[in-house]
Amino acid sequence: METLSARHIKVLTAVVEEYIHSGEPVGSRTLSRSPRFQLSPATLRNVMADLEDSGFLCQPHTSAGRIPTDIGFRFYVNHLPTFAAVSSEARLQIQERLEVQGGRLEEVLQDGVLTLAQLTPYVGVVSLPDFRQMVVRHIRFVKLHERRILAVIVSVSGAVQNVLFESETILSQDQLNRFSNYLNALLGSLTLNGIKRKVLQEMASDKQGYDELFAQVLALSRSFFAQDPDQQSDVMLDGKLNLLEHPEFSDVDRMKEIFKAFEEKGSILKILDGALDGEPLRVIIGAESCCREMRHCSLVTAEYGREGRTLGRVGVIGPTRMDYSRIIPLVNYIADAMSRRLQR
Amino acid sequence: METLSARHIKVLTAVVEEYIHSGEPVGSRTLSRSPRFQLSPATLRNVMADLEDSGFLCQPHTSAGRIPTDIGFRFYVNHLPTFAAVSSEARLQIQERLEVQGGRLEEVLQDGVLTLAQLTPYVGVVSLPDFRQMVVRHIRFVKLHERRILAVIVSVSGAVQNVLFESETILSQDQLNRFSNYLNALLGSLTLNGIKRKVLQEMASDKQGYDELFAQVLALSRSFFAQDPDQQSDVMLDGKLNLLEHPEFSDVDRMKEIFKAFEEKGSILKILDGALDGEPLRVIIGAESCCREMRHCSLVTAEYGREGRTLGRVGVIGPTRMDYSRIIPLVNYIADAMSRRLQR
DNA sequence: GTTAGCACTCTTTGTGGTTGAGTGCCAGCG
DNA sequence: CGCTGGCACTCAACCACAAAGAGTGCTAAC
Repeated sequence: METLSARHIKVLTAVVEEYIHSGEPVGSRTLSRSPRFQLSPATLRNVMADLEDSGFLCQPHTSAGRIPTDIGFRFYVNHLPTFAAVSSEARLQIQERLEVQGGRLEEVLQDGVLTLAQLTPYVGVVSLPDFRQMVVRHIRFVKLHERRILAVIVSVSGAVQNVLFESETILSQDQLNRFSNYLNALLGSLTLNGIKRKVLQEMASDKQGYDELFAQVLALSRSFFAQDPDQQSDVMLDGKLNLLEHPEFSDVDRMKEIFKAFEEKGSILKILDGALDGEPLRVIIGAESCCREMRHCSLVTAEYGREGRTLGRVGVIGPTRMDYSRIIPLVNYIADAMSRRLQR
Repeated sequence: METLSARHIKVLTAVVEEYIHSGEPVGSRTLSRSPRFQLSPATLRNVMADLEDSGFLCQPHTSAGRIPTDIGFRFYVNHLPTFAAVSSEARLQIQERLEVQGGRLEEVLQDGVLTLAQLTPYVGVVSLPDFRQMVVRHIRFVKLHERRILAVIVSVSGAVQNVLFESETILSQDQLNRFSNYLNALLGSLTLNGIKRKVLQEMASDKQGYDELFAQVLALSRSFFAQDPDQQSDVMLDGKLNLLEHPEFSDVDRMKEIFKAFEEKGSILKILDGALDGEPLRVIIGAESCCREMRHCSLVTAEYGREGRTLGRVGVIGPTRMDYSRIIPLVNYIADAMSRRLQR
């Protein structure tokens, strides 16, 4: 709304920090005891009343202190004065767990959420990249039975995907091997979708004079891509139990809601990748997620990727009363560590 | 303990059933109102006092009704008079979801727990077979990078497993293809462990006169098996949220415990496969699981398998106050349906 | 062996009073 | 004009106490 005076900002910040710290509604008296204010409770009350009118604070009931609204938290986060540096213990643990050699993509992601779940009292979350968007390093076909074929796709970042499909004709494993070799030779840092596009183009151009092999590879690829994978991207969560420690979730119904959102991961995924418009760091506070079940939660997420290419987002889910000044740098740091490890 | 009179059994059964139904401690008055008894509350009180002395019932506090102990439930289950037939709606849903064609092992298991979670107010659970015990249909090696190799193992039941390992020497994809072919030709309904044993035997016998190929295959296999998969068997759960609906879990601490057990699936797995001595159906009540976190839960599980070979167990986890007479036939039925589907 | 009656126990529910934290508002002060 | 102290008011939380209700064990009588 209207711009806030320096004093209003100072009071709002103090209320938010105190609330993050204590979890209790904060009153004018508590605030005035703090050394950062030389003001009487009465004065602070006036300021707080203003902040309530503007929508930054609210009262659970008439005779209680104030707690920040989502808008209050939003203002606080946007004007965060200082970020806490990532603690040295955290650094150490991240180093041990994340800065090791290699590993498949899934392992890296798993380590990421695990670390977050251990270093914070919140839930670690990461979105798995849509494997159709991943740059393919290898494709290999394995004959299972008759026309039933298993495609094994390995991405440059080390993700392995199995896709079952049926070919139009019966092919021998030897033929499949040759097809695999052919396709792999063709692969020049293309995504699966890129390959699909290329295959479709080639087929559309329909120029004669294909060699036999090429025609067959095209046919097989078509069957493969026809089987449009319902197997879309996914999210991994860890540390759900952490949430149970927070007083705001001792209410069973509230908890139930959130765990419901966790169980059907679709909504989480939508929030995570919702506007993948390249913000490296994003903070979503309470109702901003537009997901009813998550209206009491905040998300802090950062992009991770490989060679400048964004693969997904990693971060934490916690109560809106989250220690943003510590979490934001931490999430950034871990996203970086993951990206660095994926570089290899 | 001492044998129970017919009347004692009848009263115990009535208490258990009433408690399963209402969730409240049941008193002598409630019982005497039931048409199955023509007895006064006082008489029933005497009988119930006996049952408490023998350990089948207990009182939450002095002036409350009785609730069955684990022992009481155990007796009830062992002497279950009648099983409820699987309802026709349930049959229908199982048919739709489970009696479809094919699918990979993982899909069948997923469908199984999903169905259980939907048909019961409890948690569906299934143990994934140890893939080293599964009969292998295919092995294929994919060269990833230098000595880094991906083994893709397909079992007869349709499970696909990827295992990463490093070979001792650098091999080309062509060589790997030949090795794959060689091994697959050798495979006559052997489990992975069986293959391992065979390979080790061959190497031990160390007879000269191998052809080159065979020697190389052996070397590769050894590297493969050396990487002993930490990737042991696992469990799948579905419908955890169902538990939250039961009054016995409205206590946050109790819930926390159970969800902790769910998160680290190891303990569940231990209970499930704990004594895989071929009981087709098993009921584990409360503390019988010997798992602290699960002491307020019961498990009803049945074996599923393929061609007479047990692959794992499927069933439900719920409060000890579980509707055994309905659940036991249902679990049996679903285990059967899964086994039948896996037969293909 | 069964039952009715009775005294007893213990949880649950409700009521009323007290306390304490916090508020809004107002008048006075620098 | 901004700040402060004072005051009346509100409301949740706590406690004590009473009453109700459910259920028991025991005993005496049928």
